Amino acid sequence: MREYYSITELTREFDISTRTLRFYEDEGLIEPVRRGRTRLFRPSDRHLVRQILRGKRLGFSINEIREIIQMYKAPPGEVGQLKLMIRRIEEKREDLRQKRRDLEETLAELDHAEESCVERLAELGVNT
Amino acid sequence: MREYYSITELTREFDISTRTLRFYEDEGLIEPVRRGRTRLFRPSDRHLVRQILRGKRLGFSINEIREIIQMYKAPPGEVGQLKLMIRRIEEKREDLRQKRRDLEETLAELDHAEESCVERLAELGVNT
DNA sequence: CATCGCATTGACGTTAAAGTCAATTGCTGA
DNA sequence: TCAGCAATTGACTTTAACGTCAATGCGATG
Repeated sequence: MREYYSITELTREFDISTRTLRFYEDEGLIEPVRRGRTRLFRPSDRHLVRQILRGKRLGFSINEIREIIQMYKAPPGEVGQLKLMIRRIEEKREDLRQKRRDLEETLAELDHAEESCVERLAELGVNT
Repeated sequence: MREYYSITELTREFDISTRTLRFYEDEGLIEPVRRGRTRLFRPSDRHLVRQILRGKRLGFSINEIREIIQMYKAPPGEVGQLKLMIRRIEEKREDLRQKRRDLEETLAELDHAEESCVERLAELGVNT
């Protein structure tokens, strides 16, 4: 495991711009260390970027992604906070289960659409 | 099955604004008929709204949703168009399969996070 | 030492997806 | 007939998530 990644390494690996990484830093999603003014990204930052992009693909906003990332971190020490956290996690999971239903329905409809196309193609293939 | 729905009926059912429905109409996603100037939404429009919102929950843009809706419609008549359509459908399905992987990973991590919280809570519950 | 090229910073611009607001319009019931 | 209320229209505004650009730093290299 490498110790540090440069900003351009990450932009290439994930196909995002430096602006995007700076934006995520401003938003407090990642916290690269500095050598002088230059950002050095640790493996943990790289992993966070992975998680951010995964969240984006699922249609989560930056704020939602921030919340989710909080959940991955060490659990809070206080009982009230713990209970709150558990409730929030459960909410997000329900959110994800809804997305899963949406996803399966969409996939099923696309399956059906493709079948129709293939059938139509077979008809044409036979007739011409 | 009702013949028509008013705009406010749909805004209430789906918890969206009239502005949103007008926007979807401008974007060519739905095509309510008119009685005078008043929009009348048919069951097919209502179903389209369902599909639009499902797409939104999955993080698709309006343009992507427009493409997906096209796929649900009757297959084109021409062979080249049919093959193109099949290819596009396959692309969207791959897109959705990626989302599914992302989703399962996220769910797994949230499961783990919740477990950590529950464990920590058990510790505190025992110790105090 | 000068310059080359990657990095940073700050400011302003852009795009998608609506929100908001004001000025009508048109039906409906008293 | 008229007041009231839902709908429409057009214009302008907003927000998130970056893009773009110009000015500047700075470390290595010839």
